[in-house]
Amino acid sequence: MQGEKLRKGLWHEEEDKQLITFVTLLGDRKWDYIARVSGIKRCGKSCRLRWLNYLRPNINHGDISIEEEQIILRLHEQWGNKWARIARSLPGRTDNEIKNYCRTLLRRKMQAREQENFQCGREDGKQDFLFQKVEFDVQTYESVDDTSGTSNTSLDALGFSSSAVTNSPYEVQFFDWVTELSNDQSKIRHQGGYNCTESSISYTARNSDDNDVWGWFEVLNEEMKEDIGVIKDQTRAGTQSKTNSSKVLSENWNREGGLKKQWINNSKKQMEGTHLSRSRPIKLGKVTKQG
DNA sequence: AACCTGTTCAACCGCACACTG
DNA sequence: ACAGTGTGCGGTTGAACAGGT
Repeated sequence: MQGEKLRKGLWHEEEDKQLITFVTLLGDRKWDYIARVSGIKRCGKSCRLRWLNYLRPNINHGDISIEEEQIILRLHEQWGNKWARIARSLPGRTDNEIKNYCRTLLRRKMQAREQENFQCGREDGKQDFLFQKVEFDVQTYESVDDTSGTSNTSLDALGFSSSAVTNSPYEVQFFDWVTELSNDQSKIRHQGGYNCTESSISYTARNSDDNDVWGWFEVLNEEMKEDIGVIKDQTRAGTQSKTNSSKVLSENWNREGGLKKQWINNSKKQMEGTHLSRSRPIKLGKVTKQG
């Protein structure tokens, strides 16, 4: 046996059967010993990993649920990359699985950010303080009652109360719209996150099929741009309150044939019949100024 | 159908720590 | 105290797969 080359790569069914047999007989310790006596041409470390991540009883091989995702995001925020520790809070899940899942989530988040910066970046590469991007974190997740389709999301839950974006009236308006969309549209069962920059606003949600969906619009309306400019100046000067800002903007936002209505209609149309992979979020709608 | 590209996830690797003699 | 061995953990890799062209 000595000097015989150890196998690497994916495990075969036969190897799995062998490993299960010997772990049942000898226990899930002494992995080098198990590897030697079982005849599996793998190192002990590899046997241990295969057992822990795939073969051991009570492993949950199903998709990670919304509830589990919330826990993962919350604990990751709390503990950082302590995958094993996070996994202990989720019975049947492995550190490897959580690590992969989290990395995918974070990468998506980063890509969305890069795309937005590319679309809307200032010349100096910085975002205006009034329209700075809101981090997409677990705080922005709120359960929606599946039977009633209603959401209990609040501004505080979205993290408005403690950040500079509290003063961004477009974001307040956008939030109102999101709430309305969720209440009005039973297809959305989970609030997601949204981002707001100087020239675009995007929103992520999860529909009843557990698919991620998202959409955005670009602020191409000249009136809105002017409003933004005025409010930014007023806010900097400390002469504009959030309430007044919202009032000024709401007329434009809600006006007949306005962007809000266009976007909702567009999104509704495109969301119907959508069955896409969760890992491939789709762009639901893009509204530009009507001619 | 073939190719390309992006994503997922199982597995590997290196390091640190614990245990044992 | 020390060396050898076992185990746990987090970062990284690459095969397999899916979707697009």
